[in-house]
This record gives sequence, C-alpha cells and structure tokens, in this order.
Amino acid sequence: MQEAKLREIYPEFFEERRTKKEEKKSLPPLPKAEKGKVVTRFAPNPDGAFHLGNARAAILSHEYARIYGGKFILRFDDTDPKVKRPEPKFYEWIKEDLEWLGFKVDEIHIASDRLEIYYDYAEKLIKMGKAYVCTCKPEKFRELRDKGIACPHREEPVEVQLERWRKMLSGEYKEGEAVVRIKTDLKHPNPAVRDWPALRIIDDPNHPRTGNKYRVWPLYNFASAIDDHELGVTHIFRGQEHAENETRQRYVYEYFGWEYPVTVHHGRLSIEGVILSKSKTRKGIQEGKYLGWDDPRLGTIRALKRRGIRPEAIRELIIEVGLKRSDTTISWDNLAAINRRIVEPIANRYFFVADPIPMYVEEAKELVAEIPLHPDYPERGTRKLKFKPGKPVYVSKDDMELFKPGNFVRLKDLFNVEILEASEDGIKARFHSVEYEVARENRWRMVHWVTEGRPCEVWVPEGDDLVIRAGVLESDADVKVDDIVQFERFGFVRIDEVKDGKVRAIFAHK
RNA sequence: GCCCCGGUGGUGUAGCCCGGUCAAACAUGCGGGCCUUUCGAGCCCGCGCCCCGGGUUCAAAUCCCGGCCGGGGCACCA
Repeated sequence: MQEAKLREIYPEFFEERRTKKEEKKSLPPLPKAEKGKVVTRFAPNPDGAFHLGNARAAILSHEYARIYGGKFILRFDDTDPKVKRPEPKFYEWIKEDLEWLGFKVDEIHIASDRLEIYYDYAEKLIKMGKAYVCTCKPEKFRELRDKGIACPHREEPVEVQLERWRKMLSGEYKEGEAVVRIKTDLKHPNPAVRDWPALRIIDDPNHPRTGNKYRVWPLYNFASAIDDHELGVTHIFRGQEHAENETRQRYVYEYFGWEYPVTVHHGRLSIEGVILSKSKTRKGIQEGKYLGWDDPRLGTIRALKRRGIRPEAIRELIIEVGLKRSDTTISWDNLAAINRRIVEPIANRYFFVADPIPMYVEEAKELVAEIPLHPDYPERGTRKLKFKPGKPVYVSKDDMELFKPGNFVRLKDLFNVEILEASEDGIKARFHSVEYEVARENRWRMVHWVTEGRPCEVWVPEGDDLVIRAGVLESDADVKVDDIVQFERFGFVRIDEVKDGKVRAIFAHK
C-alpha cells in the first residue's frame, strides 16, 4: 500500500490525519503539502484526445492544487515527433477539454519550446561526468547492460564526451548513431534502469511546432525530470506505469542536488466496454468504424461531453475512485448514477416516440394535454399536446406488449383507452375515460405518445455499436443543441443537432 | 525471465500503518414496499464481501510466511 510508504517518509502528517477522518467522501490530505506552496502539473502528449484515463491524473493534480491554494501547470510533453507524433489540433483540444472540466490552468508550458534548456542540463551533466555520449549499436549496448558491464564510451574523458555531444547537435551523427546516457548504478537490479538514455537523434523530425530546427530530442524521463524541477513542481500524480521512471529520474535529481517531488502513483482507470487507447481509437477512426474522436462510443472527454455527461460527474467519479494504486474498471451504472443526480433537475421533459405506430382512438373528443416541462419545477412552464379526433396518436413499438386487445392503457396526461386491435401497422383503441385516478385504481400502465411530431433520431451507444433509434419528438419541443433533456420513459439525452426541423440526440443513460 | 504494484458484496470505494469498538461502512446495483399523473427522484425494508493456506495472538480484513490470481514496467514511447 503506497500510503504505508508515504507514512514512513512523512509520519507526522498522518498523525494529523487520524484526528479528522469522519468527513464525507473527499480526497485525503497530501503529504508535505503546505498551503499556497503546492505545485502540480498535468503533462499529456498531444498525440490524441484527452480521455477518462488521462483525466485521473489531471483531476487529482488540479484538485490538490486548488485544495492547497497552489498552482496547476499544464505541460505538453511533445518530445516524440516520430513514434507518438503530436498533432496541432490536440494542443487546442486538450486546453478546451480542461476548460470544460472546469480547470483553472495557471501556466502552460510546451516541452518543444524548451529544448535549449534540456541541452544545457545535458551538457552540465556531461561536464560533471554524470552523463556520456554512447555510440554503441542499441543491441550491443543492451547486451552489455544486461551483464552489468560498462559500455566502452562510458568512462572516456569529459572532453571526448563534449566533442561527441557537439557532433550530435551539429548533425554529424545520424539517427541511431549516438545517444546521451545518464550514468546509474551498473549493477542496479533492474537492468532497464542502468544508464538510461536521455536524449536521442531524430533525422527528419518535422515537428508540428519546431519543424526541423532541432534534431536532438530529449526522452520523456529526461525532459520530465528537468521540467518538474525547473517549474517548481512539488507533487506529481501519475499512473503506476511510471513508478519505475521515478527510479531513473532520481539519479538526475541526486546529481544536481535537487529534491524530488512527492509522487503518487495511481492505477489505471477505465469504464467497462469503452475503448480508451489512443492508438485503437485512431485506428478505428481511420477504418471508418468511429465517426471521430468524439464518437459517443468512445471514452474521450469530448465523447462523454457529447453524450451529456457533465464535467462535475467526471470530477466526482475521479475523486471517489481516489488515489488507489490498483487498476479500476468502473461500470457505466456508476457514472450514470452520478450524472443522473446532476442532470435530473436541469433536464426538461419531452415525449419522444421511437419506432412510432399509429393508434386510432374511437369515441374520443378533442383534448389538449398540458404537461409541465419539469414535474418538480412548475414555474418553468408547460408544453401543450393537442389531440384531435380522427387523427392518430403515435405510440412506440417498444410498448407493443402493452397493446393487447382487451388491455387498458393510459396515454400519459391525456386519457385512458381500451385496446381493440393491435399490430405493428396500427392499433385500434376506444376512449375510456380521462381521469388519471381510474387508471391508477385499475393499475393500468402508462405510455407516452405524440400527435404531431417532428423527426428525431437518437443515437444510442451500445458497447461497440451505435444503435440509431428513429422516431418522432413532440412538435413544439423547445430544444437547442447542447441541451440535456429527458425523453420520458426513454432516458436522458443530449441534443446534438437541430437542422431543418430535424433533431438528433445522443443517449446518455436511463 | 527480471523488477514493481495490487486482491474487501454484482460494480466502485472506506477500513489495513497503530489487531479488539468490523459477522465490516458508503455509493451504485438488484428485490420488495410507500409516495407519486409516466420514467426518474425521494423515503422505508431486504440481498450481498474481507483470494486461499499456514503462523503469531486471549483476539486478525488488519501483523508475518507461503501460495494463487490480477495489473503494470523491463524501448534511442509518453
């Protein structure tokens, strides 16, 4: 348990904590955190859209910065122009998504602007004899490393190293021919930690921000180690996959005599049945399987937003999941429950009939149903649905099992009818009574309906499928793009598009 | 293979450091009831969990050892 580890290092802090638990679900205090002095950061690679998995580190970082009145930094770790290539739009999207989540970003830094800084530190380390330029073939180096043997370049004099470093910068070495390594314990139990690489050459980076200006690029561990210190970061939140990187980075901190930030490693967060992986998402988009990074089936922040998930719900979820180090897969029910609580009071009600079937009602008189937009908030007003004799009422195929001859149903807020005949082409019914009480006493079921509707489709993400439910929405429904409303007896939806009188909505949850 | 983590109801989390107050808490889910012009919400009742085996102890979810299971890392990715 990582808390136990933190306790070892900061026992005094946990004493405090004991006295004040008892509180509602919230984040535990942070070790070594002083009011006003906490600096956290979120450091994504803008090579894909921000998703729920990334949101864990981001929200924890931001939340603690706020709790302690500190600073939250957004840093784009865009130092791999080759394998995990950044794309310009993602820099913007990440900023937009953070804003949507309600973040206050105090500073923004971009690693690709900071290459000279990394070069300076690299040179310092070389001069200090703590780093060297290795020109071994990667396989050769790996072989030596695994045996715990120094590579031939390791102990060469500083002047030779500096000369090679200059050659790296000047372009005399090509990609793959030279790399700067940080010296570590060659007998470190984990071979992967031994003399880890800090900077490498990329011949034709064509970086979206710096083009071909720089050919020597830092690797994540080096850039991150330098930046966290340079930017004054005090607390780092990141996935447990980074736990071993801490070991590497600490060497740099030790050489410079810096203090390593407090780190909290959390497990991976995912939602059942939802794809988060950037590479899988990209592939799916390319193959035409997904409509884009905001396809409602995906777990990107943009997709969740599009589905009508509120930012507060995401925040609550992350805080509830907390600092746990094991991976967690939350269920949709869980997120939906949180979101429902938030959205329920704001969502106005409308009738949407999926797969409409006409119902012809005999012996009924003209009647106008006046229904509140929200049952708990009558002050919001009402909507009026007119019934005219001779014209059909549309009901949903989903309710077909209720429409058996001899059954009685109540058309909600209108009147009660007896079913005479029923098929998927149409239903014949006879007016029975208008009073709700009659339906209630007889325990007749209630269905929603529409007389004059406007075309509407609802996209319902179901795992990896996107089911499109076509139907009609009550004609006067006052819906605008981005509204979150409840289609009664259908579920909460977000209005995605209103065009030429046609409405498209995306299903959030029941 | 080597190196890290983790394992509490169907799901997610709390409790574990400092053993008793924990036949275990909260949320969600599921079942039932009340209320109610739908659904939902709300209120009430119920269902259901400490991975396994040893050990220490008067006492173990909690400490120790072993096992099993799961996740992550071992890149000139982040």
